[in-house]
Amino acid sequence: MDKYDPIQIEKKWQKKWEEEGAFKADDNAQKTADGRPKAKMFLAEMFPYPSGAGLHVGHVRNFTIVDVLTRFYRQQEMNVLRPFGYDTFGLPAENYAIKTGISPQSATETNIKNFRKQAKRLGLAIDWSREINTSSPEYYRWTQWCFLQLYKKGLAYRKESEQWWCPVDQTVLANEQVEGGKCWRCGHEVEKKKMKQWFFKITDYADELLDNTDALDWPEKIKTMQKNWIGRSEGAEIDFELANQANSSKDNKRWQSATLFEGDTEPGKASSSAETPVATGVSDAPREESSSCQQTRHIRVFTTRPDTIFGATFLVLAPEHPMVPALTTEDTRAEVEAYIKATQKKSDIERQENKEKTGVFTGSYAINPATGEKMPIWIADYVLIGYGEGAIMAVPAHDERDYEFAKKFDLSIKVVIEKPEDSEDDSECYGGEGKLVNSGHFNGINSYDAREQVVAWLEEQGIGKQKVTYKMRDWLISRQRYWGCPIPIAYDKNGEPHPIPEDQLPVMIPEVKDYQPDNSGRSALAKAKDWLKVTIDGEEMTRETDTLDGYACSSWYLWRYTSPHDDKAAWDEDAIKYWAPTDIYVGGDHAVAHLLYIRFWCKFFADEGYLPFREPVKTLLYNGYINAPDGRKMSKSKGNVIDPLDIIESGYGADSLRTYEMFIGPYDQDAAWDTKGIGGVYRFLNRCYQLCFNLADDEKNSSHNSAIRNKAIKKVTEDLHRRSFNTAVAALMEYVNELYKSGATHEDVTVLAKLIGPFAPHLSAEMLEHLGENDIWPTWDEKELVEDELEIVVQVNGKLRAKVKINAGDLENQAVVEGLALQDENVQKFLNGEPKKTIYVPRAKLLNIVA
RNA sequence: GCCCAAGUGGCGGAAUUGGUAUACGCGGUGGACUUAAAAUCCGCUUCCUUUACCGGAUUAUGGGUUCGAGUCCCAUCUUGGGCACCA
Repeated sequence: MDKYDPIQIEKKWQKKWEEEGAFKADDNAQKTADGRPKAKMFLAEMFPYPSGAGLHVGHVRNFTIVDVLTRFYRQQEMNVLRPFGYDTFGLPAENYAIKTGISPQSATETNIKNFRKQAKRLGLAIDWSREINTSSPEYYRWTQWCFLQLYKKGLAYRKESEQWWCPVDQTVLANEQVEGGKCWRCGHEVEKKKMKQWFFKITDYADELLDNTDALDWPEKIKTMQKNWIGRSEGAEIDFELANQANSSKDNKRWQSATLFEGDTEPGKASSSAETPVATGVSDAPREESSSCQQTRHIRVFTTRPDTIFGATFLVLAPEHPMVPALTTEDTRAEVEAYIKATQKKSDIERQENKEKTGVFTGSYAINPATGEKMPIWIADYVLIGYGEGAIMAVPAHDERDYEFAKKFDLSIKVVIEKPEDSEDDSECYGGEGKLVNSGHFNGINSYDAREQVVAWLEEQGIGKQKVTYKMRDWLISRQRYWGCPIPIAYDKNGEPHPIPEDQLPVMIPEVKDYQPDNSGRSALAKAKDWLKVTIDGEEMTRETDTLDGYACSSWYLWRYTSPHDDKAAWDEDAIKYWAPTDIYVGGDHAVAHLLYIRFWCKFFADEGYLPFREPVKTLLYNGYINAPDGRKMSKSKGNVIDPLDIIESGYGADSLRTYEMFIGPYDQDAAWDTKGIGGVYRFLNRCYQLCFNLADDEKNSSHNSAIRNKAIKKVTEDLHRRSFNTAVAALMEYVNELYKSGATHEDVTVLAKLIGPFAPHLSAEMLEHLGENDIWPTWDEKELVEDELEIVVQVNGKLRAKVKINAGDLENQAVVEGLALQDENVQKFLNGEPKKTIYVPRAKLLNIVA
């Protein structure tokens, strides 16, 4: 056998691993060969959606990163849990079913088989006894159990409101699934639709999610995105009293009962109620109609700049604000009504694109509590109904948007913050900090300090208080689709929801013939007439036909991995304690949605006593994409997709593919595929093979390569620890090149075989078998790294002019080094006389002579 | 518009603490082996000058700090990503 044949070698070892049931994680901590207790390590990739197209090169990169680390830790004798699973609910399977009539259950099964086969063909060190699948009843039974726990605590609730609706996918979407006004799946522009929907109250955890973010060992990019998404703003809510108005009360009554904006009356709801703790205040939970607006003579606003209250010259309400009808006077009614209608027609995309300020005057006034001045009340679409109170106090002198608005409609502008003299900001509108002016007894106070003092004054007057507001909304989890986890709820005759008792779980997905959702906004589950009926406590009820957002199913799967076949609990108490939280989680997607949801569920189940930790993932690695050779994204329509199985079967083998994808560049950067590049990696592995089977020379003594061997061990080990996979491969290539020059001993090749194990596990196993050695990770000896003779770089005025050789023992002896350097002809030529000073850095093996 | 990251040969990229810039691979090129090709092996390959040595220039651009800067500081340009009327 003198030719490297990866296909045969890989087949052999994959069969062996399959038969042995290799890579099983042990729920009890084991001891190493030399008696130390094994440390546990729990790694996972973001489990894939098994599409009909099979694995693509992006999966391979993602899985290989986890596999390299898995094998590295295994070789270091750690107890490693590296499971695998499939995120199988979702629209593609359902759309496929609508088109072909093949059930999602059966299509999913086919796809899983294919994915499993392909993953095994990559030689992944997976504990296959822990495979999970979110659409299997054994799994979704516990997803439903999780839902019920949230429901019991009031964190799963139902509310009617305007929601994002994708007309193509015929379902509602969570805010996290709307990207730039478009559906994350099909890219179609989303619409607003008013529906009664289920939500998870993630906003209850807004503060903790935000406050814990900084401490995570996650990429800064992801942490920033999450913080921006939560979007906490600290400020104040302030009530502005209405000025007396000669409104006809008859008209007001008629307007109040008008139904321009049915249902979605968020601003009124956004203030506190019994159900919603004041501290979070952003929940979309149903609650009593607030007393602050409709019955009283106040308008409540939210501001982050209470210090500028003396500069507030007008109020602006969102057109959808429930008080607008009451505020509108006879003369302005036609205009206001027209403006509201125009706003309703505009899509959110249009509202975002056109930032030219528009608005109309309602005809009413409020009183500025600080100045006593009358403030006109306007409506404008630059004020958003869904944030804060849906109303603002406009301070045109110190807010860019208010300034634009005031300029356009000729409203008064009053400066109350003095721009510092050194400020480079020369625009008329100043948004920065400074001393207060024109602000009564607050004059002279720095604006930053004034925030607190003004709030204290407002509180004294009983017209305002400190307030924290968030951009994050509650998580909409209803989906009007068939292929999802049924929500375990049923409705009685009065339409009141009741939880399905836990002993009746799982609520199975019924089989249907027609998967098409109906036009009424109900999923195909509504067509399973028998399934719809359920009896709870002797009462006949009708099942919920919405299914759960797929993200709910993936919010707890990491914990399921610790006891995947448990039929008594979602996860076993002892197993979770031993394995979780996940040490290293690797993915390249879902920066806010999934990665925020798992943190939310973790905190909730920790509060319920089911988890002994509050963050689910210690270290997150976020890998980059692999693009087509032309640098564009791979896609079927562009015809530039590289199929990893083609690469493997064309003769390169899985080891070459794996190693190439680790060598292509830093794991967290995007990279462009280069089919030629994999040839270079194949040549490298072939050279490893040749060294082992044809070139190794046992006659030579093993010490002559000691320095390069120890250097290679050190470099590869340290690079793997800092996840610099590409340079680890480069170091292995260098090592092989050196062994080709110097000749390799049994020990040299053994070390090589062990070090390539994480990248090219099949070849590694083949070589180690031939050598008769185990795969335990080698260690290096610092003493062996020191060479007898050292080369010192000599610079004159910072420019390289010579290199001198010294004995290793003289490294710290500056006089010797200097003496040798000054004898050098080239150094003398550039020195031209006596040196002014010399700088010697033994660590860098560098001498700089300043002339 | 705001925030963040990055810019190094023909290409992917390396340089871990401020210390030999261009490791490793691709591509190119010369040679060995071969009837020939492939495969394999051995050289060369940042640019300019040079047969060669020597030398000069160079990490997007312009400044600065330092004995010494790809790395630190300031400004500018370009690319990528995120947010985008969030009061």
